Amino acid sequence: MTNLKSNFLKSVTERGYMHQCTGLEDLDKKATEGIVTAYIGFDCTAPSLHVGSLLPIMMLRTLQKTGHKPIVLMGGGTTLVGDPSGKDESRKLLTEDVIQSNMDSIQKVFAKFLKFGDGPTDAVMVNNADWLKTLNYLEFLRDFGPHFTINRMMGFDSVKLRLDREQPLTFLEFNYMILQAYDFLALNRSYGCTLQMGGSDQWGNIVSGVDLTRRVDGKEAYGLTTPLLTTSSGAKMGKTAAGAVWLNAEQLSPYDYWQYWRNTEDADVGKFLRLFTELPLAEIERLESFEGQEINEAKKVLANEVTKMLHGEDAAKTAQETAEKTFEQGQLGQDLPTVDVERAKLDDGIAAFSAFMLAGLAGSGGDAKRLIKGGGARINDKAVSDINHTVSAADLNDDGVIKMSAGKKRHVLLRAI
RNA sequence: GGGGGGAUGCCCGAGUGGCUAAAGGGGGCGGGCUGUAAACCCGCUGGCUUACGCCUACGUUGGUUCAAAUCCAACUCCCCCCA
Repeated sequence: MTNLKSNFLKSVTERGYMHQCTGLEDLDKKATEGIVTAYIGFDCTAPSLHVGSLLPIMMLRTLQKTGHKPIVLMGGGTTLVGDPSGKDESRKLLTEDVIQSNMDSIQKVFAKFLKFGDGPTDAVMVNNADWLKTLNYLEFLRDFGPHFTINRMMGFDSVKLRLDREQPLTFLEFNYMILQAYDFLALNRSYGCTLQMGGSDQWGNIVSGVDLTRRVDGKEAYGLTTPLLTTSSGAKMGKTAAGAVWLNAEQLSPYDYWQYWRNTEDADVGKFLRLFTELPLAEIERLESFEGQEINEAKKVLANEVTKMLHGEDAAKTAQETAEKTFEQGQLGQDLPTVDVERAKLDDGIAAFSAFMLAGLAGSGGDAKRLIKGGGARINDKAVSDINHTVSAADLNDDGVIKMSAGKKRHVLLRAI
């Protein structure tokens, strides 16, 4: 590799954010000479981003910390169209109301990672609906249509994947990349934005924007992508017992978030420390050199650092204490998910299988019974083998809760009210 | 516009009249091993029921039949080829 000079690109490569980059040397020079303004676009398809977006967010954070200006682009307009990249079938179209409410809910997360404001390197948040919704179709076609050839577009992975799988790709989706390319041009014009970053699945879209900006305005523009993150055993990142790993606390509690990172595979600890924490590289090397059981200490550091950044120091500490009590000392952790139950119901007694449903540890009666039959159900750490075992007020401990466990990792506290 | 093919459980995919809540795989869940890891091994995997059983399910709607995911008709959506 070339010797990079700019702090930004040095960090990006050292930490493992770099997958592909256009015009690396030029970009490096630019980043050494002055402030680079860069953007990443985020979909508004769900009310919260999930860990998959954490990598791009960390890139923006790195960008800002190394003296440059990040733009967070909310895809209020492009989400109306739907990005076909990496999807083997089209998604249901979302209504504007849903997109708007998703966007409102997503925005909060960014303030935790970036400093927003009016200063030269302060972050800015924009919504592409602001310029996409007012586009005039004929004008747009005349101005930009000539710069895209179907021949080329057919070659992009997002398009090829669909065609190869004989899945329909609608004209609507086909236009997504053109709109995203136009975003880049628009941001270049209004903010002097010269760099678009994103996940590796965005490469085609990003390159299109780079080309468009060069062709139409003759301006230099660059693209940089992050690697697609999978765990060492090949699974996609972002799943836990509780479902997707959301960044919003309403969707996933800080405790579950902490647990997600604590359960990182051994082989990924170093990689994740580099990508998702800001610990010095030397410290990371020390942590990842731990072997056997020791590496669990490194995983705790990882979980603490990552949780701290998103949910704050206190939340991280509480999560760690709860986890240690629960898993290392076999006690109750106060931060375990809690479900309220009416006192009167408890006094009457609740059949074990329905108690597990109440606690949210089983999705149906059959599910609960399977759990009990399979030997994975425990109440106050005692195995339950009888479906009709009764849970009652007598099971409440001194703190007024009953600990329900499904398997080794899923624990819920039933609290009498 | 013409011709051909297809739609099955969370996903992929077998099944072409009863033995089918539906093979197999993936995923998920539980157990074992261990370190709250990976890999590996075992079990479970529609709902309601202690259970006998009942209900819902093979694109939609109707029909044939004692009996349909399987046969027929219409409809919807999709794919491919020709124009």
